[in-house]
Amino acid sequence: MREDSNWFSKWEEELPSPEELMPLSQTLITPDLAIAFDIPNPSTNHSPQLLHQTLTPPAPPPSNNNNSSEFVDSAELGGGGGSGGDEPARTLKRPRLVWTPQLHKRFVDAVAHLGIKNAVPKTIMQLMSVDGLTRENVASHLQKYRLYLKRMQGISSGGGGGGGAGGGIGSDPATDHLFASSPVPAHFLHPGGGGRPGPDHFLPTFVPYHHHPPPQQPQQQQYRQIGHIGLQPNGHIGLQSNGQFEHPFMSARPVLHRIGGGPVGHHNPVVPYVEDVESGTAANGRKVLTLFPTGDD
DNA sequence: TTTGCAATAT
DNA sequence: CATATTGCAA
Repeated sequence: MREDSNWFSKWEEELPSPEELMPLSQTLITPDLAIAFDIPNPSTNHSPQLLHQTLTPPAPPPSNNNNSSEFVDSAELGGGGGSGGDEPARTLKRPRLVWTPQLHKRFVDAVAHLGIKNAVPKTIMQLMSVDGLTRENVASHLQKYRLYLKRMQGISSGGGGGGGAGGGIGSDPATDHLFASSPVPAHFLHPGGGGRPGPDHFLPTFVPYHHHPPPQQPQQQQYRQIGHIGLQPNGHIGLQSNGQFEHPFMSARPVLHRIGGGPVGHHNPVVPYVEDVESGTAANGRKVLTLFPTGDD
């Protein structure tokens, strides 16, 4: 009498296989956070199954001991009155997230699997399993993404992405670039659609390793952090997916986009076009956190 | 509470 | 310019 059992069965069938989700678990680490880790002891403890780490939100000013003088960022942020100069309260500013095509791909994938209906920032964020990603990050991007879709729906009825959108109508030089690189799965068109709420693709909640009924527990977020963070002496943050991918080259390399930095005596000679350089450094000296997935696609 | 979106700031 | 942030409305 209930279609519940119906869609339920299908749900499992349509469920993205672990492999499908595997690539969907990336670990984005915020630089401060990574540094804060100070490289955990890769000794005892090697549970490839569930690695639980109590999130460590506060990122204390790391002793940036890198070659040459790196900006010393420490006390700042308006002062606030000098009340007790304690640690950087929770007003730490995160680096700007650089949405790389791959990261965006993940974003689109998540949205595609969630369905426009359930594609809300929180869910997307959880489904992406990208450590460091915040709801605001996704929300902000989601906003832009929606605008992009809207723009395309209005002009191109189906063309849209198609991959190389390079000259399609509706591709505003401002919005495409990133979005146009992503093969919009289906027509993320209006949900209403045919008059009956038909779940596009379901995926009530994140999908753990074991297929289980929707643990609709109001449990707060707590599933994240899967992977190993390694800090390279180079100042680069190497991130190893706890999964099966382990390529020294494919380590996610998040770069910080430091804002409010201080004395930035930076001088970046404009990077030519390499895949491995202090990318992102704008002429201003802003650092960015770039995500690099484990070579997907 | 979260979400969506315009405006705004950097 | 790309994001982040904010303010306000469901």
